[in-house]
Amino acid sequence: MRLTTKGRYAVTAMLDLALHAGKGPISLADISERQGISLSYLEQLFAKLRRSELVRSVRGPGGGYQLSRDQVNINVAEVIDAVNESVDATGCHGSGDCQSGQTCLTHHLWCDLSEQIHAFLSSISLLDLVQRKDVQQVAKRQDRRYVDQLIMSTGEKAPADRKAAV
Amino acid sequence: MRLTTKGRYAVTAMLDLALHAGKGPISLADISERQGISLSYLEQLFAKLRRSELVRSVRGPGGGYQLSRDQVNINVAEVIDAVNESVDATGCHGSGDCQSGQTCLTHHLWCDLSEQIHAFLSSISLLDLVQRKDVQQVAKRQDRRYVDQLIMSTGEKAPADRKAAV
DNA sequence: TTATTAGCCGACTATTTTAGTAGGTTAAAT
DNA sequence: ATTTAACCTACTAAAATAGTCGGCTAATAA
Repeated sequence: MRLTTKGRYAVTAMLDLALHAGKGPISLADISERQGISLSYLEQLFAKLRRSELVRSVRGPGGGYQLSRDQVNINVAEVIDAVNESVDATGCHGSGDCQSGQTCLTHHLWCDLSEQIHAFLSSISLLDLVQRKDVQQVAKRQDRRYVDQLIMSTGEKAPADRKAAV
Repeated sequence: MRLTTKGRYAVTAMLDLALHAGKGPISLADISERQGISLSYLEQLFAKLRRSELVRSVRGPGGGYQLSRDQVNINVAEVIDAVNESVDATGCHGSGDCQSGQTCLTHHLWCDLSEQIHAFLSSISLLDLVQRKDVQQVAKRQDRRYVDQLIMSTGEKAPADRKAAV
């Protein structure tokens, strides 16, 4: 099993979508900016999230991504799974042929662990995360930073846009 | 976080030691044979297990490794930790500086997950594993195979050794 | 209608980790 | 004196990670 930046990025990006839901499609450029994830890498991840039908895309200007289901119906385990990071801790992917066709000494232990992790992660929905205090605080900080950055970059050319940007 | 063959091998080897405790030191060659793990690789893993004081070594003929503590006082989390496979699921190793010095959106989620996994794995001792039915069955099968193999290889040269081998 | 936006797609790449191998040295027992 | 088996260092093939780069397409807005 492995849980690396790939899975963490995927969950973080999905949570960003959830936090900014109801404001129309969110562009990957925005997520990249807010979460500090490379745009090209996000594209790869969202290709997989789209194939797993966790998000819907809108092309063209003003386009971006939206959650394809209600926040309460998307859990963390699904998201990690979608980007090919299995939560499975066995070496035989649960088949039990770990040692030349038969189960190894610790097979059942890893099965139990996998079950444990899966149960935990699938019990947490995006809505659960959105409602957490610590998540809301970080989100607030990120949004402030994002708006500031926007004013900095566009403000000099067109100061009148400041209100529109916020 | 990652859990690959390295950590699985370490736990399997430690469990092999536990299962054959009380029969003097167990050589890595025996473990290699029974568990199907390369001898050189086992040497590397046991160097780390020894540094973490989970095993004691005896050099020379008849030598090998023994658990340095009681089976009930060694848990799975320690073993995995000893071979440098952290059970930590955060990207910042718990420090919280995941996104340019500040916590990322999902930091606390990964902290919770890490805690969950650690609690699970550290609640399981080698003794717990030794007492499991499924472990005992696999161990029995492996020991039979091991003895058979021994008879095959030494039996042709000195058939009288058969009883001694068992 | 043309420029821009932003998703879509495939190929390429540097770095790191995994899972070993190879070759030798040292300590203890027969 | 020889064998056993731990101990140690260095090397390596393959895979995965974490990206980058360049170009294409659909939709919108000037």
